[in-house]
Amino acid sequence: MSRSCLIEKIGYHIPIGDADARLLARMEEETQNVRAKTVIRELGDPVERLYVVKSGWFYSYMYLPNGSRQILHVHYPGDIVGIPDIAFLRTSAALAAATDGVLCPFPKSALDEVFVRSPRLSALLFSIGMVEHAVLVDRIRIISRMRARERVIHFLLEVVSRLRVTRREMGGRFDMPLSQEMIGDAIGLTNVYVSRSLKQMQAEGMIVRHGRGIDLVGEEAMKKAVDFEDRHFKIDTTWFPRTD
Amino acid sequence: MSRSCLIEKIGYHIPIGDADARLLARMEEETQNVRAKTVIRELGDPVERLYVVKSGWFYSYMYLPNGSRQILHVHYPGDIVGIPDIAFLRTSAALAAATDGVLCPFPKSALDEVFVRSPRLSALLFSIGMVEHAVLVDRIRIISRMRARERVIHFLLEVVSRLRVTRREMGGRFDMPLSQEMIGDAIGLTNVYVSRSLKQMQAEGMIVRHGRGIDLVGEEAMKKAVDFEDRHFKIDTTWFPRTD
DNA sequence: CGAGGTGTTGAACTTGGTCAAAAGTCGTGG
DNA sequence: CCACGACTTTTGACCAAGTTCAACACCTCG
Repeated sequence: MSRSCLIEKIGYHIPIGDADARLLARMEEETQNVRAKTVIRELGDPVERLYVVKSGWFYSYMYLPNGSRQILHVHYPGDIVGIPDIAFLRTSAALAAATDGVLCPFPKSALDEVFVRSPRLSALLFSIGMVEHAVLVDRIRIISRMRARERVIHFLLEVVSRLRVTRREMGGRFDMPLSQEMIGDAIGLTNVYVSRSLKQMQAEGMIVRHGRGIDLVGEEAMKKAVDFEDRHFKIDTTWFPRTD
Repeated sequence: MSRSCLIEKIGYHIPIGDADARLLARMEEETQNVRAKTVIRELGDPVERLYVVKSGWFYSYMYLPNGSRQILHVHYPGDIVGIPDIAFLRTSAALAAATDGVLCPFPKSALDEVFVRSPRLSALLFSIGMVEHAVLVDRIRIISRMRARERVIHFLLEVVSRLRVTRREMGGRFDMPLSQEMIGDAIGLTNVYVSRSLKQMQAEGMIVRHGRGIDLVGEEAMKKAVDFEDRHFKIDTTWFPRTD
């Protein structure tokens, strides 16, 4: 845990030179301990800082006029939170902690430096943004056109694929700290139907549950059922500018 | 129409120097006339080229295992198509023409040059990507948590706000070349319910229709009904690297 | 003029929402 | 270590929004 998650995550995609490592280290200078359920940033706050997730799960969300909540992203260790906001003056989503965890806030200006100094890191940040884009596209596809059970299946697959970015060798088993209501708010269902879907999946032998833990026993079948594509596994770095 | 849409669109956000103009001009060297309904690019094609829309409406879409179609983006004149694909080796969506139009294909490598030569344009491309991101977020919010009528309202508002990027002075009236089925495929409804929603909106005096044309008579009321935010109007360019 | 795409309308049906209550779980404090 | 309260999950009954299917009207463009 002493090693930087950010460098680990980025190093997963491209080799990082010393100069780049120094730029990235600047993003993890400060740390901030956060307890579960704390709201870190409200919707509409001025965009002054971004965050690197050092540990714990976080999520961005927004409320709708009718009072329902939409969860847009779950953020895992190593994620950079707030990239999409850079283009705007005010945040378009609130940020809260799903579990206890540690954040590293850093000023937006640290990114300016990345853009000026390292075309290579810029390209990678850009690409990471595009991965997020692909994730949203998947989400739309799921919410718009799939049934409740399929949505839940997809959500679970997305979670493990995300966790595997930093924990490469994990199996299908993991701890799910999000409540069913939160899952529902992410995929456009009520907690009631999430519960029913999970129950059904368990009956079908796709998953096994013990308390908080979920084991994706039938991962292959699940992937087939929703035409799942892992967006996090591999991005194309061949077009990146050379370091020189 | 002789003036480049791309430069016009980008110039809307930042002043463009000569060097940048030359980089951008490279993206509009070739042109390709396309008839309505032509499929330009299939899902899964290798990502070799991107496109600038010179005229006409285009859309990206994908099919789901169950046969339904999801339209992800509508592309208007001045848009760059394919930015989210840069991070991947294969396209994640197909591209087709909604109307007759003209595309300017350009090789992915033209972007590499942008990244190396112009931090300022890189930052803008990055920001444009983030605007797309915000648009997707809105879409999710709408599809996931709003009723049919609200979804249609939001879709129409999105269209005019998009058109206004290049046609600043247009009112609420425009030509809708997309069929109701396509609208439905974009916002997760069937053509039947799109029709009913439009009918209802007309009865309520929100819109007036004459054939293909739609006039958003009650635009303010519509915006209020769905908590609409214009994502295209203004992006934050203050953090952009200086030209020097 | 004819054909195929597009829009409209109706009726039956289905999925997931809503409401409500019961059963677990977990953390806290006594 | 237990008891309490708050939250989460499960389950049931009923309801409603939107789908499906089908028929028909309408364009519009060969």
